[in-house]
Amino acid sequence: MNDLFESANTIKDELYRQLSRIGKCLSSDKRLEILTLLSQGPKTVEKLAAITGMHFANVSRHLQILLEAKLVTFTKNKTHAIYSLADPAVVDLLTSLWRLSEKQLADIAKLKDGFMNELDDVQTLSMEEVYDKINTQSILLLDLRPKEEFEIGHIPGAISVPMEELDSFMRELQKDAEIVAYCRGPLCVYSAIAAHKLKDEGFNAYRMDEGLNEWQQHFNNAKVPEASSSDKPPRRQ
Amino acid sequence: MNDLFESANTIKDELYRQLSRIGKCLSSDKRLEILTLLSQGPKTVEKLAAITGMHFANVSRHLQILLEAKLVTFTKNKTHAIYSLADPAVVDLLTSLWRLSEKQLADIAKLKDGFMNELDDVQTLSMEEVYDKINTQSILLLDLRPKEEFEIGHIPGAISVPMEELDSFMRELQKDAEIVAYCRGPLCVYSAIAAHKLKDEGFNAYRMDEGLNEWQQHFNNAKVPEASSSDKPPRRQ
DNA sequence: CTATAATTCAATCAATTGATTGAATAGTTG
DNA sequence: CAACTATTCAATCAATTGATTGAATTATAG
Repeated sequence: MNDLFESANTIKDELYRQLSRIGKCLSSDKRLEILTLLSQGPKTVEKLAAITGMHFANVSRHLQILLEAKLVTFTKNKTHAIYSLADPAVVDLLTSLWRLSEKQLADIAKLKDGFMNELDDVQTLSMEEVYDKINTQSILLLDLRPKEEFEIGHIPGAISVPMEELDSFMRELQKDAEIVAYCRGPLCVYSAIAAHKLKDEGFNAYRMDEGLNEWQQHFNNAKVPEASSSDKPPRRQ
Repeated sequence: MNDLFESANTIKDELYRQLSRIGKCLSSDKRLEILTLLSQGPKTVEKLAAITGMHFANVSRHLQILLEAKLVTFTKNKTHAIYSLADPAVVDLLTSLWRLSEKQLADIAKLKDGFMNELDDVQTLSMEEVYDKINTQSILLLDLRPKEEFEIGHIPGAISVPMEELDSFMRELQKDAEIVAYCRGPLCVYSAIAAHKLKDEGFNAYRMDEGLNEWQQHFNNAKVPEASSSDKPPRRQ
């Protein structure tokens, strides 16, 4: 009968080793960034390298590690490998990790507060506040991510204004528009920069910290009305 | 204006570094085990060392790492340091990690199936099935964890039968009892061993893979009726 | 077929992490 | 106070991981 307990212990140890296979993937800041980028849509190695600023071969190596742990998959298109997250549960894990880190690590608040203080006129709205504004007012909800990511999925009612197009977009915008900008989520501060620029140009602008993933998890795919001033009907995810 | 984008990138990189502080904690199987044990209640270093089989000083070192990342806290009682999880969100992260690992890593299913095949008469019930049995039948729900863990919290209606007391408990048990046994959760296979022993002795016994944490997350602290054959009123968590 | 592009693989070195041993520290008891 | 207990810290070595460079592989186009 002691055999059974020894077996139980061996199994338990091995189960924890399996758990740490995925745990190890989360130990690298670079891999966390790659996973987050892939949570916004499939991407080539080249694209990931460009966004993260990492060497090509290093990105590839991190991806092989994520592949081995079954966190990502890829398809081939000509000479390109297109990587994606292997399962939506990866997003759940990433947001759980973010939630805990944000709660426990004071350094994170310091970092974000410090940056926001540099842009001292920028106001952040919660998801509920944004949802209310969509319901009760005429606002422009700007998705600042690259178009390919917008097309994969976006908050209903949002319009796509990739960051590098913001300047030209502003030039054609009516001054009385009320604007909320969002980007990839809490680890991306582009929404703050955009809101700051818009306010500098006299617009009534806010930012939302969260991105599409957080929105979906929060509203659990509940039906959300479309922003009333949308020019073209946004394609539903 | 390029300064802002450089700042944004610097902030982004630093935010990912912060995220990886907690990510790094998850890269060790031993630390995952420690965190899971602490999710069942506060413990001394000594106790953790005894359960995990690790050297004393090694446990202490892992705990210092978890302390630095704010995943655990401790209080002093005489010469003893009692460690606890710093926040319930740690449990959320652990279960999210488990869910993903279980889904993605075939080796886990192989491990558990292999062990269950050794105990080929053991039947596993889902949490819903257990909940139904509690509602509709007279069952004994056995919590196999140490008493201290049971007292911190347990599934309503469960009675405490620590693993090492199972043999004596069986001797005083009516043969017609219907029994469901649970332990610390999916990474602990003691429930299978207990159900196997009970069935060997002629009892009508099942196991539940999940533990208290999973039960609470699943039923979201919904009110669950007490098992009708409970001898003493279980203390509510 | 050759040249090119995108990616992976292998080798190497640097950096980090895990485990152990023994010393140091803090608290308690007789 | 001395002796003991529980834990942490420091030093050391082994193991693992991260980053870089360059070679190898795969797919495509002319």
